[in-house]
Amino acid sequence: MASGATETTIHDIARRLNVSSTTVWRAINGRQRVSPKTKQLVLDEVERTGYRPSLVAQNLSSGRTRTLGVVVPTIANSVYAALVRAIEQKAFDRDYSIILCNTDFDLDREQRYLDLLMRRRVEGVLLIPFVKETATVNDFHVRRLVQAGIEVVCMQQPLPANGVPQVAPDNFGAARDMTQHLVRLGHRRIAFLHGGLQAWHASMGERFEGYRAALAEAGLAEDPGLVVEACSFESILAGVEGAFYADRVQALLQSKDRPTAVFAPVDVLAIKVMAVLRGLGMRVPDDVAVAGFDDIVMSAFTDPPLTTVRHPSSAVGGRAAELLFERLAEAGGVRTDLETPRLERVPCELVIRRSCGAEPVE
Amino acid sequence: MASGATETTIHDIARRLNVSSTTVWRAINGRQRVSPKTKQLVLDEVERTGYRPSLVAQNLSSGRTRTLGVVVPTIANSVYAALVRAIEQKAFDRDYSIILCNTDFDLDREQRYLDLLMRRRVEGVLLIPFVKETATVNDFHVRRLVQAGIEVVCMQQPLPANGVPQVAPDNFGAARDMTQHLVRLGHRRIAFLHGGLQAWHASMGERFEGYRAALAEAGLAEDPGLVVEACSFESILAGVEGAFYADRVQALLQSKDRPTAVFAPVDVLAIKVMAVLRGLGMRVPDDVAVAGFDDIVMSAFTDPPLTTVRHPSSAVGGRAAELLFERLAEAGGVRTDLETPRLERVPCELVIRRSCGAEPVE
DNA sequence: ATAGGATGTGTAATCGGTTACGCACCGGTG
DNA sequence: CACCGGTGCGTAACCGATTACACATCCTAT
Repeated sequence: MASGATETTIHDIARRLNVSSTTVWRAINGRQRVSPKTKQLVLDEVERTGYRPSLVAQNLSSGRTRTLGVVVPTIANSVYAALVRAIEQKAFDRDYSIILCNTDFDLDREQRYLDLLMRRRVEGVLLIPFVKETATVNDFHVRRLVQAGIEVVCMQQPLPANGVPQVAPDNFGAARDMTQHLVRLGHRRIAFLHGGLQAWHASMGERFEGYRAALAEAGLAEDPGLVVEACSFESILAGVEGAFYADRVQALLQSKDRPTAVFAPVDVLAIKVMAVLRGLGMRVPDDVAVAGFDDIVMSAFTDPPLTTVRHPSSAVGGRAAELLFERLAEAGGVRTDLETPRLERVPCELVIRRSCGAEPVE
Repeated sequence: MASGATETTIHDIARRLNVSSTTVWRAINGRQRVSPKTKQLVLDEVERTGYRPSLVAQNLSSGRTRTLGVVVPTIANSVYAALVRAIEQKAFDRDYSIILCNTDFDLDREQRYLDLLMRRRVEGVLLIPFVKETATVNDFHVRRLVQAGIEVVCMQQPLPANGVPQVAPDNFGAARDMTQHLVRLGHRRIAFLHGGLQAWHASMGERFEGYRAALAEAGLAEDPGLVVEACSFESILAGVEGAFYADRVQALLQSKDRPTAVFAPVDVLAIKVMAVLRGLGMRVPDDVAVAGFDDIVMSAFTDPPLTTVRHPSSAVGGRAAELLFERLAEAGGVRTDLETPRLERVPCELVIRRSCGAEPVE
């Protein structure tokens, strides 16, 4: 027994009124018949004592916890914060609570949290899986969740099909749109900067494919020299400093065949590129246009403000939550878990600012 | 009964092994004697079935939920996000989970969440109370929590003593430091911009007092004309656009007795002031120095970068969590609830950038 | 007058762990 | 040989809400 004033229980009410707790329950929940006077007596006593049914007990006896786990790398990143915010909103509307789990880009932490969420018998988990080199490890834990009857929806990082529905930004479409935008502005030599094109980190690869598709559509040849790994994978994940390959970027920007536009599909990277350009005495967008991806807060305040793709983090979170609730609602029906797992794409919006030149006259 | 595969219970294990569930419990928890062979049998079976004790059931029978409620205006604000992050870290270390509650500057939402947290029997609540005009309403709900034996620690907004420990930034000291910094840089006419000096919103008032104290210490007279309400209260809370009184700020900056420095103790406000100055063709810091408060993300990226006070949000969150756990640990001892409620202050750090001129040579 | 239905309420079991209590058996001591 | 403490384990109750089932009343219809 913990400390503190013990809460009044349904039995306390019953005892004081000389009725059974069942009667009290019926009066409160109004789902079975009680005589009007008894009902009134009970409600008065409830009011008087400020009785509130314990959700802990309800959870146990009903088998439903009305709780969701939300597992993200870190809430300190504004993109993830917006995503969590959207989820919390949907959950609140449906009287669900969310347990916040920051994995801090640590696989061990992620696993411990997933285990905890299982033990807490959450009804669902919204997960931004930490992908690194291989998704096998999370996959194992995700599978355990699913087997335990917990609905899981993955977000953000398209994973190899693991039987779980996923919601992710339309990286391909957005990158293609941005590249097309640059083409429309007259650019013919457009560089693509990345942080490693590992197969297991799909987002970056998808953006790259979008870039390539736009080039192809515009009839432009791909120049391998314009595709540069400009920072380490880690620095993209966490926005960490340090692993930026300034030399390569400088070399690119000073080569005789230098690009007239640089698409760095992560804002932190794009901003660093602008710094390099400033260092080289080159102007943005006059000498080189720069485009980013994510629309982090500072992107609106760089000099010049960064043209970028708005990461639809709210929409991703909101849609993922909806999807989860849909599945929760239809659970009990025939679970067609064998169906092809869905991967929903959320469209992204271009944010045209000044780092790529004048706003195009559409 | 919810859908999904029903989890194995301690009774399942017991039945399969032909022992009592008590024995299984003892083998798992190792807190009472069991014969080595029985213990091994049980542990093997646990391993085999992947049994994990239900925290829902444990919560009910132990009366402890190992859960905290964290109630903040909105996680989308980076200052609050950092605070929540710090809390989550401390909670994770102690095997506690946190339920995230965004009140969205809505008193009704705050109350509904506090009620929910009570019903969920959380052990503690970390709350950034929404203060507006009167704190009476939250006070009522906070009191209910305390009466229910839930530990509450308020953060961020110094409240009139309500018997609950509080952790807040040292607004007074920080504002004094910043003002002194401006004085050291040679400024004699330092304006103070605010968003209303309502008594019920203590932070702003404390910063104002810090400003006044520094002036007094420097032997400078206060000029009421230099103290201007530059935006609405709401716009400060949420960083909302629109309620910025540009005309007043312009008038101040163009008056013949115009200030040489402006202390706008909220970064969003300071940044708007810089925009006004740019509009007037005045340079920062050459014509007018500008200082802010909070060190929001964009403050490092304004032109010039903003000199400001770093809001110690992580420290506030972390300290509040520690305080909560301390109280949780000592609960059961003699609760001296009648003691003077503590209000802890967390020191803030000046972030000297370029909006106030050269870094002072200390 | 009496069967049949609606009505109001209580009893006891259940959800999954936890725990007070007690019992049987062991070896050792007086 | 009787007694005692330690050991290993089971029974049953409990946490607080929920629910299947049953049992009295009372009203109505035949």
